[in-house]
Amino acid sequence: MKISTKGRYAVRLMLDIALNDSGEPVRIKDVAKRQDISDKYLEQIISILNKAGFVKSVRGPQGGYLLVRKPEEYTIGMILRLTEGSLAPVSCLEYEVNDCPRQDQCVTLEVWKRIDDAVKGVVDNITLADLIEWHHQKGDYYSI
Amino acid sequence: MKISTKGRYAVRLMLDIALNDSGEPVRIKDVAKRQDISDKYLEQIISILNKAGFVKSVRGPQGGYLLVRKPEEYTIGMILRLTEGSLAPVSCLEYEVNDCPRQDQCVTLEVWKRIDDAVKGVVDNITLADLIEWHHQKGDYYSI
DNA sequence: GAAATTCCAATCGAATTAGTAGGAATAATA
DNA sequence: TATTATTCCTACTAATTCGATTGGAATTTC
Repeated sequence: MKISTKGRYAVRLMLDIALNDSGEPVRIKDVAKRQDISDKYLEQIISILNKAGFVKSVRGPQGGYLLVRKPEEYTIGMILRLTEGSLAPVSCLEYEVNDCPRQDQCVTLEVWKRIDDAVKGVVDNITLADLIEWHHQKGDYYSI
Repeated sequence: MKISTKGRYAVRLMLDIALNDSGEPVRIKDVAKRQDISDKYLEQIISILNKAGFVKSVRGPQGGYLLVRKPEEYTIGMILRLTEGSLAPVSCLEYEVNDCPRQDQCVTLEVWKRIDDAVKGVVDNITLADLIEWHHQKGDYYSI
């Protein structure tokens, strides 16, 4: 039941870009340094976010990445699902159609559904904007 | 974010033993047949449940396994944690002490905590007795 | 003593994870 | 125009985990 580094890094990556948005593109190299993550690995992750239209890229020197939308328009669920794939705890909940031959008798399915709903309830109700706010609260607390 | 077959099979295994409890020990071979799971694999899983004292074994012919406690005393969380290991979505939530050097600045930790709490809220509040009840409800529905 | 069961340990192929490595394409700037 | 800084793309890889399979030893009943 782990969230992979890919998903976790993607969230930190998006948050870092949001926090360091000065209008100029944010370089992956800088994010990697700040977040202490391999820049080559971050490149692969940002490429997913880029292709999905979550960020836009500027190539060449002074290049980098910018968020396409406002932070409040990205939920954690969107970012995790894009990078991790489905967040469902079992594969029979991943698609519209459940073709499991045991599903009529399957009582445990109800358990997995409830877990799924609980997770969704969390990740689909937290946005990047929330993370930014929490970050500032932490910052204020530590600067007193 | 998947629950492995080991954990899922363990729940089905416990439920199957509970449903087929006639006072006589329940054989793994029969569970395997009913649940359509490899009996050799189930052996490994029941061994974990046995060592943890969730079931007791009777060796030899007419042997098998029996639940030690009443179904309402087993939560799904107990079974999953035993067989899967921790259900926490990130490893820094697994132990009492979080030794992550970034934890003071880590805003995403709050997200993982909320996911963790949400999952716990589900699995720690469903017992084997609930699954038995749901099973009978399903059975009644399909027999009308 | 034969048969049915649990118990135990080793092995294994496939998939996944978490990256590394190397360089091509692009664009700003000197 | 040459240099340099960046994104972009593809391939590879080492380690781990997953989901078993295999083979047999120990125990107990009949």
